Amino acid sequence: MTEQDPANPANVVTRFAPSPTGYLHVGGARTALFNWAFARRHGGTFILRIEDTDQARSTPESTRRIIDDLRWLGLDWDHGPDATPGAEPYSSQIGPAGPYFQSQRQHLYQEHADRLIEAGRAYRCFKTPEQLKAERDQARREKRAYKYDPTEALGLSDSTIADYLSEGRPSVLRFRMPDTDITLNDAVLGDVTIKAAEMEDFVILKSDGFPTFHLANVVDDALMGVTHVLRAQEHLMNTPKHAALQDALGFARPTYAHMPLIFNPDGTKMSKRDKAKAARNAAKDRLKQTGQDVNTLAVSLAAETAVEAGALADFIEARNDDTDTATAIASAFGVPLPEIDVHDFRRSGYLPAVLLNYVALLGWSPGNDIERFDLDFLMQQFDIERIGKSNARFDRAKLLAFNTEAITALSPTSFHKRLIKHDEAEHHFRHALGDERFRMFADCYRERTRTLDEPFVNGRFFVTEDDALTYDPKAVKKVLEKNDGAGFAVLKALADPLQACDPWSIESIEQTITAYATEHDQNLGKVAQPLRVAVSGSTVSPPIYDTLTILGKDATMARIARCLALQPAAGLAAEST
RNA sequence: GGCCCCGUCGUCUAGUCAGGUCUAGGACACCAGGUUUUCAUCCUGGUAACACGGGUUCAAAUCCCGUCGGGGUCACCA
Repeated sequence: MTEQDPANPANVVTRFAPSPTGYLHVGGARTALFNWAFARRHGGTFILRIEDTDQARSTPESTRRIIDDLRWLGLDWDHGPDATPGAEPYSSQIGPAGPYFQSQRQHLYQEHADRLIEAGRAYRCFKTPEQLKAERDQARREKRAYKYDPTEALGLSDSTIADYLSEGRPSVLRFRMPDTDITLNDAVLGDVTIKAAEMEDFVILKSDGFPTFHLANVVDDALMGVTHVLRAQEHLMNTPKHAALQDALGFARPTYAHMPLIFNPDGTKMSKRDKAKAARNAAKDRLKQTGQDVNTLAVSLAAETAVEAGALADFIEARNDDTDTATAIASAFGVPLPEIDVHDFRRSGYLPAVLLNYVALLGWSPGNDIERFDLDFLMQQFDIERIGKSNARFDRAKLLAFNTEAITALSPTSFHKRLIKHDEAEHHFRHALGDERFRMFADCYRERTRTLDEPFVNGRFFVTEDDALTYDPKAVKKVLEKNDGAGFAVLKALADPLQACDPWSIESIEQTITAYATEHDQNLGKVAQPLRVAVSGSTVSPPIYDTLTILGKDATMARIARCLALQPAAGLAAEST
């Protein structure tokens, strides 16, 4: 009866352990979600642990971003950095096994490393990265499989090691792998055996004294009582190392479940690189168009972004793939970047629940043809047994369809609230329109938008200055100029009646327009389209009555007048065709 | 290249563990038609898959072997 009682699994402990080196990736979001769902399903504990042992790449800013994204997604954790808005995550932490930042747990890793040394399972290695690299290159040239050879390091006498250490020679601590095969019992993949000959002694303490991922991960999982580890399949080959470490340290092995990977639609890996690539292409297109050189472009870009010219030039010439630089360039050029991180989807106007729903379907399915579900459902239904084994491609079209459906199902109030939030973060239309008109704006887009962002892109014309509105030439030609300027004629005829509308409301405008249409025996489309082009500059807008109402009488009349001025002289129009 | 994992419609998947109910179901995409003042919705219908080859069996998408294909991993990154 030493087995865990499945009826009383309150001891389930899972964790999400990101390294703070950027935004939260969608793949990370799925990992977090599954670990969260599994813990919740079993009434267990979900931990957020920050793996910031890479001094060079970890930043506090990334930590904040990740926490912010998790909160936006609606995933909460029981132990870890305090998620209360305004709390300082590094100093305010919750839970009995903290701190939850690996950078603050140095002594624990040191202790366990010492234990391994005492047990003869770890040893110092003074080979430099350069030496190691040379050996690997050599092996490659000889078409041999490279494997670290511990003979030299193991042969060092205690006194030699002491001498080297007192000289200040840099060294790492390596773990002595057992010479037996290791069989993993993966909850998704089943038994996987790795031969002893395939595994080498790996570094557990870097020369800067920080632990590697392997040591820190294993020590923390054990000390925090983690029982189940759901992680991406790219970690599969790390698992024998972790198992060996656990065995050597006398830790129980948690249950591992390795999840399939998520790829781009074209099968390439979904990575931050994709954003850099897209931004770089935009910059290169610009260079081609203008014939500028890189530095000139970098200087002019630096003027309108927060990034300095040198960094921009480096980025464009592919010397770095910095995401913030990519974002800056893309927004300067007005080109979209592929959504990769949770934050990207947030900016694109996806609902957090939809993103989670979609991402859960990548590698997991509840069966029974169920596809739409929420966190509550996952909390009750999620299980490891139904995690798939094969990699998935991320299909934005399907995500968009889910989002469209979810937005349409939102109550007007809920949609309005969310639109305000999105506006505040990204657009500031409400400031320009005022509360009442913004409310109408929200109402008329609710049933015709696929994301929270589209209204602002498609409805740009609502906030443009009347005389700054640009007209789509194709729309002008098709709707206004065609048939000897029939569209212009409609506008001209409608100007006075519209001017006479009082009050300026959907009802009065509708009455005016339908009256005109009936009188002239025209269908509504023939009347609405010229108006639409006149006030919006294009053939697309919300229903025309709503559009005019939100715009207001002054703007409507000004735009009609301005549009009429576009009309070529009657004779010219006839000749030009 | 070594080792490891995977392989059902274009994509995500149900079905595989306990072989027959699968002339393989759903969703997204796509195509056709319809509703609609534009757009976005919405409605109806349709195209479309068990990677290939052997074997086991009365019976295989389901079990076994091989081939091919895809992916992961081979760091003082996590």
